[in-house]
Amino acid sequence: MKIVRAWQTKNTISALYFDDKGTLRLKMATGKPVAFFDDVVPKDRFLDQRVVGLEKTGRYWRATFSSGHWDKGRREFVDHREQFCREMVSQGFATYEGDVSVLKRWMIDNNIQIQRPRRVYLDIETDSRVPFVDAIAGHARVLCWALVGPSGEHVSGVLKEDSDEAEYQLLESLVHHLEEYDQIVGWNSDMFDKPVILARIDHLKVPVKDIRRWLWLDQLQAYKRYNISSAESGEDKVSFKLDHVATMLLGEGKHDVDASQSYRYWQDPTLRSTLVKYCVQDTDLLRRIEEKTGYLELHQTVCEACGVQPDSASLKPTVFVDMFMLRLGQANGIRFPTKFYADELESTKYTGAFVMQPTETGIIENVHVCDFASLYPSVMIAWNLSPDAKSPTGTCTSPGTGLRTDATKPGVICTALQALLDLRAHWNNVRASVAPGTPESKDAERRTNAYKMVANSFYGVVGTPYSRYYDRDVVESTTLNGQWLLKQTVLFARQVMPASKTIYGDTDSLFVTGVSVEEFDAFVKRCNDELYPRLTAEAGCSINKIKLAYEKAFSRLVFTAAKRYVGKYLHYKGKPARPDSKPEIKGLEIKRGDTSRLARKLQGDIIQLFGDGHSQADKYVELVKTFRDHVLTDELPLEVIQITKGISRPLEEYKSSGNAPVHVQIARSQLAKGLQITAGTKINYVVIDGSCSPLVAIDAAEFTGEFDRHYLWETMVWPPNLRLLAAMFPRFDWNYFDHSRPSKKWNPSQGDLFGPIAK
DNA sequence: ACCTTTGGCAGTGTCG
DNA sequence: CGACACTGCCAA
Repeated sequence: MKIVRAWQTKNTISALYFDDKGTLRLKMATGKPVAFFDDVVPKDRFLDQRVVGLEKTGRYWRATFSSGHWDKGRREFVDHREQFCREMVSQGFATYEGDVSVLKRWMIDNNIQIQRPRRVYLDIETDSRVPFVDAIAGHARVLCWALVGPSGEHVSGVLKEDSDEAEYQLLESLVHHLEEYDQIVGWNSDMFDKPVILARIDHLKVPVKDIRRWLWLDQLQAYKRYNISSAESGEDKVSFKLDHVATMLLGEGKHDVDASQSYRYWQDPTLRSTLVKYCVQDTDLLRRIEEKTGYLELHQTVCEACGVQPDSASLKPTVFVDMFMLRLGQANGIRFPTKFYADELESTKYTGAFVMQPTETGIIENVHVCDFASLYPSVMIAWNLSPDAKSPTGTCTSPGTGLRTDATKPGVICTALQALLDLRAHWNNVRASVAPGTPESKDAERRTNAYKMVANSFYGVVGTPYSRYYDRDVVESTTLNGQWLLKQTVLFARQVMPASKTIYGDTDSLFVTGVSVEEFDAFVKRCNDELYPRLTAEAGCSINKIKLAYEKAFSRLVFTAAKRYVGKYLHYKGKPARPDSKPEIKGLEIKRGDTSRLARKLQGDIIQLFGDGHSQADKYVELVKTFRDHVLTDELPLEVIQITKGISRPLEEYKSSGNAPVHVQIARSQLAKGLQITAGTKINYVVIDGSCSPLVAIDAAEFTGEFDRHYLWETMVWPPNLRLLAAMFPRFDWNYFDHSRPSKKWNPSQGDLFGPIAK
């Protein structure tokens, strides 16, 4: 059976699905809380009022429970299944899947698959006189709404007058139109549109058949998840406001009626239609962002692959991985440990990857780069790293930790990974067999990406104590075996290519100089044909999935530090670089959202010169001179001088000792003004005086034109670019540009642009 | 519903 | 002044 939406009310499941003729139908089912126990547990252990059913399935008891009861004394609801499971654990019995909801259980047991929902994009405008925090609590009237369908078809509604009756009608009409759809997509809708609409519908008692029938998917959250891997510049990360993202992606921003003006627009009879028009146009941006990125479709594919409903919750790796695993377990008669929510978990840091410090400075020529294909999934499969495969008598040994695993039977995690990689290969074949550019090809490619994404998420899920698959031995063996493989590859390179030099490596990659393309290619082949088969065989692995690839070579490469470099391609996967191909940039300020745009601009210009092949310092000196004058004398707009930093947690959780960081202080004052501040909110500020401590900064919204140019140059713009230039031209003295602030220490006559070579 | 990981760089502020 | 904690963001 397939469903498009299902939800649970106590022990009742409601499921909407499209039948063979495409008609939407509702199916009801009932279920009970279930937990599994080992079959060695004596049957009389289940002679308990809370246990209402018991049967043996495979190696497990499957027990069903009554829901619970209200404890008057403690004034709390007692969940019978949880209570019973906790008692069993304290008596030394293992429990399995005792936290899985009735709905989830129903979907797993009946192998319920996911249908494609009818998607609609939504945006609303609310009374701007009400502060944000009060609006999401339901204290602001909805002024208008807009819905846009996948092809751009749209419908909207506007408040007729400032009264409950009018708003009731407005929302009634919204609900009526929403009935045609199953999935509501909005920008920041989890934090705004959804709570506002639900609260207003509740407040005004607008009739809805079942308010839970819709999937809510926050496109902002989806964008954040999926954009991490494809963001190109810092500019992509300074803001996740719809206006900014739309401008980045579509070259066109919001038609924004400034949110603080919406009520005025609504009130003015000549402007009311403008408010609605803009609301529709903004909603259409959501549709166009999806057209451009395909992130929602990718998410849909991930959800179909794992069997989770395509809403915001399923964006989380723990959620979709858990469902994939539970379904796999159901198919193979395997149950997983119960994971009850715990407020406190023991701190459980483990060792991660190996990162090598770059050994060379200056512009390095002809650097070959190899990397492991899907290193962590490959390591987990090769060493059979799975909680159920751990065995002191196992013949497979992880060199990183000494952990022994049973190599004779694949563990569940490895079975899952293998299944995902097989599916990926399958869709890759499909993609190769159909015409490029067709919908079939794009669909196949999306499935390829989705399965890779899910496979790559496993490592993280095994590494978090919040997951039922958490296993410190398994996760640390994964990282340390990865370290070991990388180091063994360095040794092998030294042996096979004596003239070579490994100058850098990070987690799964090695950067090598001193050899030709042909020599390096041969080296990679020998790693795959000789080294890894031998190493894995010696470790007792029964299968070898370790594979190295010659990814690319740089004609010129510069490091400023570990994880920070810029390089110009010689070739990429064997294809020669075009003369105009963009340099690859990692970690530098230009890639960061928390630097001033001026700093990124200068870095971009320097990288441009580098990409154009300039190898003489004087060309760069000219650039810096001009730019320094620009920063110190020209009129500069707010956008290029402000600094953006994100709020990472609730404001009260910041350490109270001493002064809070400026962006936290500004966030606190914004909160006091009624603005919404949550984890992820970006704060823009301008430094007014950076010469004192603590430095003086103001909210960018209160910018008057005053700012500290010297701070801007000496701290924000020059140091990152100095690092880059000093890395490129280590023998050149760049100190001339260090200071700008008038001081008696600084004497221009002593500065010599082409002066003595720095040590 | 209730959280993917560690490693590394860099700026700010405090403390001695 | 240098060491150190705190913070954010990026590489993998």
